[in-house]
Amino acid sequence: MDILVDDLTRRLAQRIRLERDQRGWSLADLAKQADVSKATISKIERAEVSPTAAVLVRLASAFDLTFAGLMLRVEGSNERLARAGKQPIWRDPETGYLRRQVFSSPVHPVELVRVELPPKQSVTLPASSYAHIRQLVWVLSGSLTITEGGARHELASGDCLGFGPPAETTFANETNAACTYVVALARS
Amino acid sequence: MDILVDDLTRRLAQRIRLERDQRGWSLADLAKQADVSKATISKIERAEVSPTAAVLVRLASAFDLTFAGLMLRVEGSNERLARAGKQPIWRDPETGYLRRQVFSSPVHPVELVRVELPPKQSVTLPASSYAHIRQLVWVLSGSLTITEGGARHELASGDCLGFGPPAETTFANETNAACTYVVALARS
DNA sequence: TCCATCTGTCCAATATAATGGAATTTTCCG
DNA sequence: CGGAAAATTCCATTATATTGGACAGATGGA
Repeated sequence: MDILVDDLTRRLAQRIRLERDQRGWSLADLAKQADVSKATISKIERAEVSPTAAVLVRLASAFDLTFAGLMLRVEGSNERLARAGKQPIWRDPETGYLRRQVFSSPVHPVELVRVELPPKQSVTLPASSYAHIRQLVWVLSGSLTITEGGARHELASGDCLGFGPPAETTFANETNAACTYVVALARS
Repeated sequence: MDILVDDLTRRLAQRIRLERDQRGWSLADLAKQADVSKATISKIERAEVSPTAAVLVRLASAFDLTFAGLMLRVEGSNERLARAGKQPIWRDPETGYLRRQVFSSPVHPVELVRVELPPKQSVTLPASSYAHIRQLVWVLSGSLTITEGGARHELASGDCLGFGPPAETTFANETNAACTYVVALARS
């Protein structure tokens, strides 16, 4: 049994179903939005196939998400208690950007992420990553510059910013010390 | 021509090739690491196929990435800013319980609160406090015992618990050191 | 220069994904 | 409770992904 693939297939099934239900869409509704057949979506939601990237990007687009945004939601957990030692960590080798998925669950609307951004580094996320979510960013240490759409914000340690409607957003650490911040978001 | 899919296929091709080259791997090397055939990887890198999720998760794993992490590389946020110095703080004189309202806004559904619970102290909130909200609790330091309805949870530093339906909840610090935790909540 | 090895692409076969429409199940309303 | 409508699943077919091994070209060392 290939646990890596089976786990992914199951999580994808749950997430596609959850996103569809949250929008009050039928299979036919989503099929039309995504230009993918009802039968395919039904098989995906019942974990009967491993869909191609072409199908997934269309589904993500229908949900107003990027492919990466969809997969970030897929890779959360159903458990209510997320132990520190089991929280997924991802590091970008190029920038040193370190991201800890503190809590994410398809059955809970709140999500928490802890990020460490090294000196002089930045990350940019497209507006589509923010569709149907509302987000806060709280700086634990260091300084963070957030450019959201046209608005620029300088956040010092302890400051917290609430985001508005979806817009392309850049997080930049323009100082010589690492910046640590928390992202709290709610899915609508 | 489906631009969304074509663009994704081309970006995937470039990224898989780049990640492989950066590691100095041949097609055979990556095929072995990922348990995917050389021919498949060759076709992916030449944008000749749209790979399945099963294949992509194996490739991501071979590169020591999550699927979402891989896709992030393939692809590229009212007073809305709450300054640390202006965040309301409330201390209970009897228990020493210290609560900082990091972020709260009528026009933003997410709320963040930082709590410091002294040793051997506890707070109990009725179920009605949780109506129409969904909440997470993330322990920054110390240990926290949460009794939610009939369920009891022991949280160590770094652990995070997602709450279920409204129930009377007790937060208790049964240790001899202060406990600091963050509450993230979303209003529905 | 030649040969062995490595690397990437091609090929035919197999496995699986995706589909349109039919069939079945579920839901809702009178 | 029954029937209509909506939603989901099934089916047979087509399209495409994946594969092991063959093949062609590149590379490096004797």
